[in-house]
Order: sequence, then C-alpha cells, then structure tokens
Amino acid sequence: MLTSRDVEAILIQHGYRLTRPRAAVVDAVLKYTHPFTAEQLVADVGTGKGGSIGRATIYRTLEILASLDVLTRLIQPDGHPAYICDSLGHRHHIVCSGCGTAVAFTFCPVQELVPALARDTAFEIHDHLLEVFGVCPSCQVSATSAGGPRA
Amino acid sequence: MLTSRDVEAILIQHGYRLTRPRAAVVDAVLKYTHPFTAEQLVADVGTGKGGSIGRATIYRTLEILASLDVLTRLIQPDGHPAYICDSLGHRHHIVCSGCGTAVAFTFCPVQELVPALARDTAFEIHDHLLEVFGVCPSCQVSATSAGGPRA
DNA sequence: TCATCAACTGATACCAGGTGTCAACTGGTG
DNA sequence: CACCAGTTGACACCTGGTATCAGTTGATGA
Ligand SMILES: [Mn+2]
Ligand SMILES: [Mn+2]
Ligand SMILES: [Zn+2]
Ligand SMILES: [Zn+2]
Repeated sequence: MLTSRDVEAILIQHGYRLTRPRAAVVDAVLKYTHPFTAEQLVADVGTGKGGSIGRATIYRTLEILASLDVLTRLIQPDGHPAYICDSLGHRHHIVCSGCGTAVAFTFCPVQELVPALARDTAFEIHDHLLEVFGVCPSCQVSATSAGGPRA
Repeated sequence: MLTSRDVEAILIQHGYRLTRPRAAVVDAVLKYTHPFTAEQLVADVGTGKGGSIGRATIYRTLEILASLDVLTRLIQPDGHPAYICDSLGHRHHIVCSGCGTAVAFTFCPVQELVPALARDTAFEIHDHLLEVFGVCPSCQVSATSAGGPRA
C-alpha cells in the first residue's frame, strides 16, 4: 500500500514540485478504494466543492501520477476512463458493470503475443489496453432482487 | 468482404427498417478502409456536409451496426472510439498511433484466461476490450523525416 | 532568512463528442 | 392506399476535457 509520503517522494524524485494542490490530490486519490473518474475528484476537491483546486490542476495531476505509474488509468464498461491506485507495476483489471468495482490481475496475456504480432504486422508495438468486464459477486446477488449498488 | 446488400439483409433480419438514411450510412461505412469516427461520418454524410443525415441518426445507426457485429468498435490511441468494418466475428486490432491504420488479428489471448479469472475473482465475465498500439511500417519511415500521414 | 524565477495554479472561455426530446415523416404491412 | 410503429433530424443541452495566461508559490542558493 502506497502512502502520501511515498507518492510525494516519487514526485520530487522526478523533478516535480511538491505543491499544496498536488499534495491534496494525492491525499484524496489514496483514499479511494474503487476506481474514480477525474470529474469525481473535481467534485470532491474541486473549487467550491469540498476543496479549492482547479479542474485543470486535477486533470494535470492525474496525468502526472499515471505517467509515474502511481495510478493506473483503466476504462470503464461505459467507455470512460477512470483511475485506480492499487500498487506499482503493469496490471490489468476486471471491472464490474454494476458498481464499478475493479479487481486487478498481474498476468498479462498480451506480452507473449507481442513478438508474433510485431513480426506478422511489421508494426512497432508500444503499448496495449486490456480491460475485462463482468459482474462482481455482490452485484450478481442484487441482480436477482433490486438494481446493483453504485459505490 | 461485406456488401451493402448483405448488411441490408442483416438489418431486416433483425427487425430493423430499411430506411433511406440507414442505407446511406451503410454505403458510406463500407467505403472506408481505415477506422473512422462517428464525427468523420457526420462530416461525410451529415446534414449540410456531403449528405443530409442527422447527427443522431448517424450515431444510432453506428450503434446498431456494431450490435449486429457488422462494425467493430475499437479504441484509438487517443482513447476515442472508432469503427471498422473488416468482417464478422470476434477480433482485435493493432492501431497505428501515427495514422490510425488498424490491422486486425483474430487470436484472442483473453479467451483462455477467462475461466481462471472467473474462478479467482468470482466475477461473472461478460466482455473484454483489447487494443494494441504501435507505429505502422510507413509511419516508422516518416518518423525519421517528416511527421506521419493522417489518412 | 530572503530574493529570485521557473514551475505551477486556477479562472475563464472554449471545444468536441455525444445525448434527450419530440413533432414530422415513412417503410412495410394488410 | 390507409395506417401506424419505427424512424428521422433539428435543436437544445450536457459532460468531459483543453488552451490561455495573469498571478502565485516552492525550491534554491546567497
Ligand atoms: Mn498488459
Ligand atoms: Mn478478445
Ligand atoms: Zn459490482
Ligand atoms: Zn501509421
């Protein structure tokens, strides 16, 4: 589990200034257990709302944190991006279409496919995107009774 | 290779009416060789532009065609969706970050992963999303000289 | 401790892509 | 050819995201 201190160290280590807004975003980000969207964060710490951080700063900071691998950007079933902070390193997620809960997995089936793809297509492969969608256990139960939760 | 007639038959087969706008969208769609966005199609056959079809109709028709597996919806390197019509069936694409060109591949490395994921996470798995990003051969060359093409 | 200044911020305005509405229209059927 | 559910498209609207830029501030070193 990453702490605010850890993340702050990482920021400094990469030449970023440790600013008040940045620290606040980091703190907020680490509190989420589920994937969250940029707009959710805007609602939580954005100007006028809970905090006083500009929309642009929030978007910028998320980008930085993702580039430093502190956050993983994933794609929700609705196609919109979200962020999650589980831990460092390459991973993918299985995301619940009902409640948004994500579970990470570290085995990447694409990696072993890359050489063959590169050879067959002559593409220079740089990146990939993999999301698995489904319904989590608790949403499976609520599907039989009411509509699933959303938090 | 799918023809307009084929697609029209598929539409009717699924209880959709064969309307003038729908046919025009189908025709336009089949002419693309590269992935295209909804807005691109709006520019091509949208009201006032080349044609006279409303934005809403275009978006609706694309959704229908994707649901019928006539089109595959893929995600571009910039994160925005695009459509491509190669042929029917489950496939994924490797997309060029330079020019948007996509090459399909039919081998899906996720399929064999699903049982283990379902067992480990207790999720009910419904779908997945896989895109591979890179640079196509022709954009690799132009990278050394000018900026890559865009068509 | 303080002066300096590049990095950073956030208000504002803007934009693209996409959706909801609803009166008018039309393909297909009998 | 009358009928009407399915469909259309103009329009208003919304969300998520970006560009700009004058003002602010964290880090550095004197
Ligand atoms: Mn991977
Ligand atoms: Mn697949
Ligand atoms: Zn769930
Ligand atoms: Zn290319």
